[in-house]
Amino acid sequence: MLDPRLLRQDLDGVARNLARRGFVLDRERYAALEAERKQAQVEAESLRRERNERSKAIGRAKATGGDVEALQRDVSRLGEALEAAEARLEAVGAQLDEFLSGLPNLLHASVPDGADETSNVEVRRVGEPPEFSFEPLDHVELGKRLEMVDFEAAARMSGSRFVVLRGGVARLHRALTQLMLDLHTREHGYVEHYVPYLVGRDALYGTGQLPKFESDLFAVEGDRRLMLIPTAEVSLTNLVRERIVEAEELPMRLVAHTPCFRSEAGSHGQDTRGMIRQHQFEKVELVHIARPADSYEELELLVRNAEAVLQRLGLAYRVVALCAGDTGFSSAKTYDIEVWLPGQKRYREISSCSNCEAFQARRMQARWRNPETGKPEPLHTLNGSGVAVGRALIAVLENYQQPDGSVRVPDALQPYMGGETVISP
RNA sequence: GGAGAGGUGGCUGAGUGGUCGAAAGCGCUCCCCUGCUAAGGGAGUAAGGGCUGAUAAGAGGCCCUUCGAGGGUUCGAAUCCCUCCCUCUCCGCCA
Repeated sequence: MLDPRLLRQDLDGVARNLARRGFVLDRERYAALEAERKQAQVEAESLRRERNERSKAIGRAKATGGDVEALQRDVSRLGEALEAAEARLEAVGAQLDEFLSGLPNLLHASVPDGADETSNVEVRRVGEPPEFSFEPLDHVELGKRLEMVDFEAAARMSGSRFVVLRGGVARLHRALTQLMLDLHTREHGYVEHYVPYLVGRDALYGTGQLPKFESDLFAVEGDRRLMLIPTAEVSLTNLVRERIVEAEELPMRLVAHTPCFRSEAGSHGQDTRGMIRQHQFEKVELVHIARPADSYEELELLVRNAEAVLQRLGLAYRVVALCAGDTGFSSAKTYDIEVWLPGQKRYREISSCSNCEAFQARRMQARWRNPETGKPEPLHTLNGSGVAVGRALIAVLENYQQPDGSVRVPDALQPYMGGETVISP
């Protein structure tokens, strides 16, 4: 949610900013709604004031034993006018809410121009893609030869975009999450959390998945209007919803490992091979809750902390700054981390780190008490993968494959693999 | 799932139809007193929103809403009625 006051104050500026994303702000519709809101609200409030005053007068008259009947008849008539005004206000308010909640976040000035991923800007490149003396396989082929990655079995029970892992690869998958959690909690100072995987609609509205992206989510059947989280960002960020956080508590740096569920509606045909894009995958998620003045420093730190995972695994990667058109709905600025995949001979996203500034905080009323003003103000929320476990698994399999189809276990993972140094059939 | 109790400000906790947005205490802020420390005295202290607006980016003024959420009764609801959510205790079930 953008600051409604900013829209009233600088509509053109907002429109210009959103235009960078290719988003067209309907200024006339907004102006009309806002004018009507103002009129209806002023009217409703002044009617309420009048009713309050007269009701109090009745109270006073009763206390002194005066006649109240005439007064009461008077106020009754006010009621009808008030009801009408309130109905009008509610109707405009709902339309205005819908309008506002559909607006994406404003972009930070440093976000590069561009309409799609081809305009993203590489910030840095770390590590060298490995050289192979043979033609490297992709993870699907590797997994099949190892007999440890089984898409057919998953499809029989759950359909497409699911996978069954077994044996050494399943263990490797688990080892990766343990390594990531230990790294972030022990060396980066994050507080580990176990969180709900099913959340209410309010939580999803708070982080921006609803109302606009409902079709990307899985809902649970039954009467408990719960939905599966598409990322732990939802559960972690909502920890501060409807709270006023003391300044000393900031920054908060939170980590959780959860499964993530995405319907992937609208991505038919994309990444259908392998486990790049699944309905269910695991992710270690990092969330920072920060003072507004510090949030861009926090974003840099967040990215570095996510990168550390890839460094620990000895994987080549690059960091890109997403351009305007590629930046997500809730984000003011996003860095993606892309890992080198020999099977595809290109870099693929393995982490996305965003500063949402006050966009989510406003939606969920997450505030901090600014010591300078003594007032509660929206705080800034950031999130990033640290990192996607399924994709990290792919990267390890493909980058550490050997000519015989076995996979060497990266040094950093060996303690988590019971000392195993190689995965072979 | 069954029975009972309860959800009030940062916290504890009064308040059962009329100046109650809400006593009191704790906490916090400022001031006074006191040559450290401790103690004492006084004042202030919920949030969200609207209208208006001095100084060039906003003090002040006026007002509305909110006592778990949503409806209802009433001139008027923290207080009465209905529905839902949550918490606690006991029972049942279960990992």
